[in-house]
Amino acid sequence: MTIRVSNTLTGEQEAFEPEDDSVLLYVCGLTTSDPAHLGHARLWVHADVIDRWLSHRGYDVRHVENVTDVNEKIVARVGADDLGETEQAVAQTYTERTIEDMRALNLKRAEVYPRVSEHIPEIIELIETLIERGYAYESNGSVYFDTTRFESYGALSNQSIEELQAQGPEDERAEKRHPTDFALWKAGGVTPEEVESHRHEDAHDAETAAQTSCTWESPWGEGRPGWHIECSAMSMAHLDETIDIHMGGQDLVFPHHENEIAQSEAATGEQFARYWLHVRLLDTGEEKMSSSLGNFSTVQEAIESVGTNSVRTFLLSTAYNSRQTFSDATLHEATERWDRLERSYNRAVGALDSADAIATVTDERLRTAVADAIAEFEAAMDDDFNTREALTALLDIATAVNRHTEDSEYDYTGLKAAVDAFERLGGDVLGLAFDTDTGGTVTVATEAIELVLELREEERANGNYERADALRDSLTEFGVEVEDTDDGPEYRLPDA
RNA sequence: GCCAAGGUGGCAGAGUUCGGUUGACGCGGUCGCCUGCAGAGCGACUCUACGCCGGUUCAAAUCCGGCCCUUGGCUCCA
Repeated sequence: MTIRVSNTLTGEQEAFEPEDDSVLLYVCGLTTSDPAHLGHARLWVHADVIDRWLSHRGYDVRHVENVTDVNEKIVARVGADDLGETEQAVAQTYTERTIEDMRALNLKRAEVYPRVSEHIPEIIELIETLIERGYAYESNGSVYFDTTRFESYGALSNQSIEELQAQGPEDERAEKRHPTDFALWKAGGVTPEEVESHRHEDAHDAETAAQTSCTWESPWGEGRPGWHIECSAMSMAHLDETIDIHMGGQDLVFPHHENEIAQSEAATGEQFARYWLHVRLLDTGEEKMSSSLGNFSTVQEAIESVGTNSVRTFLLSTAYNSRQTFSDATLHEATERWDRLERSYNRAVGALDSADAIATVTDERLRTAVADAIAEFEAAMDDDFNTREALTALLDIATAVNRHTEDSEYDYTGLKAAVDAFERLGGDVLGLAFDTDTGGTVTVATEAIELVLELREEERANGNYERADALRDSLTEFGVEVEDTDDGPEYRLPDA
């Protein structure tokens, strides 16, 4: 049961071998400057499933996911769209929305979601250590990391420092010794205008010029932390100097993670993270994924549209280390996959609870199919968390169950195994909620639906099919799927 | 320019690490069974797929060489 993972550090897939049964996992979660879109959700959900699988395999996972609430991107939003007049206010708004999104995605809660604004002392302390050890220098009230002092700089992203020296923004070069040096601490604050002019020429016309970003006192004067130091500080503060897995989006490999490694290892002399897993990006084919695209770009919209389970199924339909395409067609496919799974699950549960489930009936085809599928699921997850294959295994169970229930007598043991597999692997590991019948409002709705169905049955019995169809159509409009079976009508509630 | 990842059937997307089970699974489409109808489900079909050209081999999507193309990063970005 060796688990294999793709390690960006080595560029190869290798056996995952933590030092003991505990796994320290750090995920570069989100900068709270915009509503989270499906790309963010992709990282979260894959990190969530990796956490769940490692736990399933017996590891004690300590999962930390950061919330970057101090950042120029946030400052850029100050004064826009009534988000607030300060960096904290904007960050607060989006931190709350982010947490809501995470809850809605049915993510297992991380051990802690540390925020940058709460870790300024740790950050300052880390910078002081770097200065003491000669890896950082002060310049004009700012502090920079001297990349030429860190020998393996560029190792993660496979870039030579010589190549990199030629690049970098001109305006920052003046204060730095080398173009590749990066800020650990930046003197003073920044205004939205400064950020915007740095990013776009014709950005929003904020009139709040007086508003500035957050600043803190430091040994180098008033200022704010640089772009990468927070992850090093928080990873060490909440986990350890060396952790097992550091995750993030592929776009963070350089410079973010490269810089994290440099500053962390320079400060501690220890390896920062053993395995670097990067979730590849979500693209939309031709168009770029952006909030201006509309439709399902935000997590909230996607969930409102097709439900949590379909969104998760979609995100897990492509392995984390492969690029994924988002489109109406691919999302539709995912909803169909989820629907098939859920229908089959309900079918299995219904059969199991019926009088036709008989202890002495044996369907070898069902039993071996379920056993094979479980083995396939486990092998797929062990093989670099191949969620696509894992989902396939679940769908194989669905097919086996559907075939089996074509008969009139059911193999109790076989169906029980199938239901358990759905709940244990699909539910606990992939985080798909098969059981949606919870809550008082659902109960009331259920009764109302059943009443309508009773009426429809009466109409059908009397041959009033037009009337019966109208009743069914009205339920369909509310998202209630009606399905006539030999045992009478059944229905499925909308997923949300 | 530098770095990285890819090019598989109408779409999407596994398989490539350790060459030789199923053209995975699903979506879409067609037909049949079932059914008052629809849906779901089952069955069958739809496709002699692996960017191009060579090479190694009994055998290559999978290994080697060359070429073409796409995308991403190199500036904040999951």
